[in-house]
Amino acid sequence: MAKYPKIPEATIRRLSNYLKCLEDLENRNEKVSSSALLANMCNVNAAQVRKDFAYFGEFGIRGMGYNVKELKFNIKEILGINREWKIGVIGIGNMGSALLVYKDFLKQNYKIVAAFDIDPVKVIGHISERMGRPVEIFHVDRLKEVVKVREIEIGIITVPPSEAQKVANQLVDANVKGILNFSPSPVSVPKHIRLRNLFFTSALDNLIYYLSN
Amino acid sequence: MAKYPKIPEATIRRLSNYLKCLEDLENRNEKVSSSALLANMCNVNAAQVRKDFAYFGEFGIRGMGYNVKELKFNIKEILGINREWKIGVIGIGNMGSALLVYKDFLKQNYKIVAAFDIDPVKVIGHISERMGRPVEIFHVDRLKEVVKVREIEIGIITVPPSEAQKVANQLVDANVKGILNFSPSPVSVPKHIRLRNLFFTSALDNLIYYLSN
DNA sequence: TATTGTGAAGCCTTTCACAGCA
DNA sequence: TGCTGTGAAAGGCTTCACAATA
Repeated sequence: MAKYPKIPEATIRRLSNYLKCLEDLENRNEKVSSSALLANMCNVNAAQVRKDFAYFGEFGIRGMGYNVKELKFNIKEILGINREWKIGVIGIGNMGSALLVYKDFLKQNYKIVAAFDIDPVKVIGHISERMGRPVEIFHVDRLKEVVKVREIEIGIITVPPSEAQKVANQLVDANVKGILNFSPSPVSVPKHIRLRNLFFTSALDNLIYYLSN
Repeated sequence: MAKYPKIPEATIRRLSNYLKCLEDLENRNEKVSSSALLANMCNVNAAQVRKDFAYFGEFGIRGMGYNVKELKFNIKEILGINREWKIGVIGIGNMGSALLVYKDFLKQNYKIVAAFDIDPVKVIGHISERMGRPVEIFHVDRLKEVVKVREIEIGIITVPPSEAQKVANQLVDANVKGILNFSPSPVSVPKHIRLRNLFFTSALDNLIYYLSN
C-alpha cells in the first residue's frame, strides 16, 4: 500500500502547512508560487520546500515556479485527503460542539457524520440552538453500531480526560482506523490503530518556552 | 537569558508530552517512573527520554527512576510554565467560547484575563449562559488598551480566517510577546514576536496520510 | 533569465552500549 | 541489581551549490 519511498515525518507535517499557505495564495488570486515564497510563508528553507515535493514527483516548472491549484491538488492526493473521510465526534461539550460547526472541516473533505454523548437528549437542545447543519447525536452506547452503519473511519475524542481512555477503547472495539484525541489526557491504543494526541497546552508550552529562554 | 545550551526543538515538544504523561501517572498515584515507562507512554525510545532530561540536569536516581512530582516540577520550570501567564482570547465564536471554559487551561497557569470580539454585547449573553467563571469581554477596538492594563503577554486568535491577519497585526501593535493562532489561516508577524499556528486540520491530515499509505 | 530538481556535504538527532551509581 | 547518564556510532534531515530546463 506504500505508494512512496520512505518519507521524513517532518515532510508530512510540512505538507499540511504548504496546503494552508496555498489556500491563502489562492484567496489572494495568486496563480503561481516559487519555492522561495512558500518557504517564506512557512518559515522554512526554499530547498526544503523543493525537496519535500521532490519525494513525490516533479510538480514545478523551472524558471516559473509551482502552479498553485495544481500543487494544492497534488498535496491533497499525497496526503490522502482528496476523498471524503467520515468522522465521529465523541463528547459534545464545548469543544465537541465547536468542532461540529467548525467551518474549516466543512470546507475540507472531513465529514462529521455522527456525534455521541452520554446524555444525547440534553445535548440535542444544546446543539440545535447553535447549529446550521444538523448532525445526529447518539448515546455513546450505540457507538459500535453507528460506526458500522455510517462507515465511520476516524473518531475524535472530546470527552473529559477521565473518560478519554474508556472512549478510546470503545472506538478500537468499534473498528475505527484512526483516533484523534483532543482531550488533555494521553490515551493508548493497539499498534494497528493510528493515534494522534492533540494537546492544546502543548502549543502554549512550546510558545512559552521560547518566550522564557 | 538563555538558561540552557542549545536544545533540539523536538526535545521541547516532547517535554510537553512527558508532562501530560506524568500528570496521568500522578492521577494513578504512581510516585516513581522509569525512563522506559515514560518512553512507552509517549512512543519514544527510553534513551531519548533520558537524553532529553540530561540537557537540563540530573533528575533521576540510578537504579530507581524519576520521582513523578519532582520531574513534573522540573519540566514546568524548564518550559517556563511554573509561573502564571496572562492571556487574551480574540474572537468569541464557538472555538473561542470553548477555550474560555477549557478546564485544562484553568488547571495550568494559563489565565485568560480578557476576551475580545467585534460584538461584545451579543457575545456577553452568549457566554454568560455557559460559563462558570466570568471573563470580561471587550470590543476588539479596546485591545491595545486592555492588553496594557491587564498585562496580557499572549494572544490567542480564534476569529474567522478572513480576519486573522488583521487581528495578528493588532496584537503586535498592542505589544504582546507571543501569539497562538487557532484560525485556519496562516498569519505572519515580525520576527521579534513568537508565533505558533495551530491548524486542527493538520492533525487530521497527518493521521490520514498514515492511514492511506 | 529565473527557478526547479538533486547529489553531496554538513549538521543535527536518535540510538546504542556501557560506565556509573543508588 | 536495576536503572540513569553519556560518549560514541549510526542514522536521518537539512542545506548547499549547481546542473537542468522552461
